[in-house]
Amino acid sequence: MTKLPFSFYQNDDVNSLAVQLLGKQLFTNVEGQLTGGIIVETEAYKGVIDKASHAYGGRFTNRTQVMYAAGGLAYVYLCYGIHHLFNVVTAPEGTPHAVLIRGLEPVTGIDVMLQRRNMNALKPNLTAGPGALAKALAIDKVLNAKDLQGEEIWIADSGMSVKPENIAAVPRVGVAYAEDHALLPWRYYIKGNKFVSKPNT
DNA sequence: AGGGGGATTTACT
DNA sequence: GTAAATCCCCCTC
Repeated sequence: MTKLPFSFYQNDDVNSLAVQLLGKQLFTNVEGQLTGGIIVETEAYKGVIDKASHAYGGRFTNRTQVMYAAGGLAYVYLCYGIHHLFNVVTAPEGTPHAVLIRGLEPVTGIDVMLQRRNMNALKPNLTAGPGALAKALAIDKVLNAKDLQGEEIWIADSGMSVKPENIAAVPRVGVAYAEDHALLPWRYYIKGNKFVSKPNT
């Protein structure tokens, strides 16, 4: 199992990259605990042209500056004051594209993840949903801007390939106002996987 | 310097 | 099904 190389993240086609991330494995090694799993749901954020992106319109702030860096970094931020959301920064330097990781199928350190989530048995909601999986992997803002080829958090290629017919591509929710971008399928997930955050049909 | 909003989750009715 | 929790960031005054 090898970590994805720097070059993988330089693709400026963020939709293509969001698809390629399905089936890859995300790991964290914090507090001496190794945890990780298979990425089963992603969502593409097209930087400057995406109204839902923090970098929409070229906004450049303390928080968003990491999105403008060359791909291969983590972008972690706090939502609703409670939940940490983990994104993969992609595209060459200057292009603030990112991929939100929304669902993970647990593989490594499941007992540790259960503890962090205060759960006793493995259920889909352990890591289904961006806030939930971040908590299970102990991802917080400390990991913001970390190199995804580092020792604390990384993404590896397990060699698993997901067939195109097993990948669902659906429009994002609540973007009906976004003109011709409204119907673009920016949310991707592995069909039938229990760790996808929502049916979202 | 202050206030509104957010890529969500959980619990309760 | 609906509502509350909760804090950091960004825009405006």
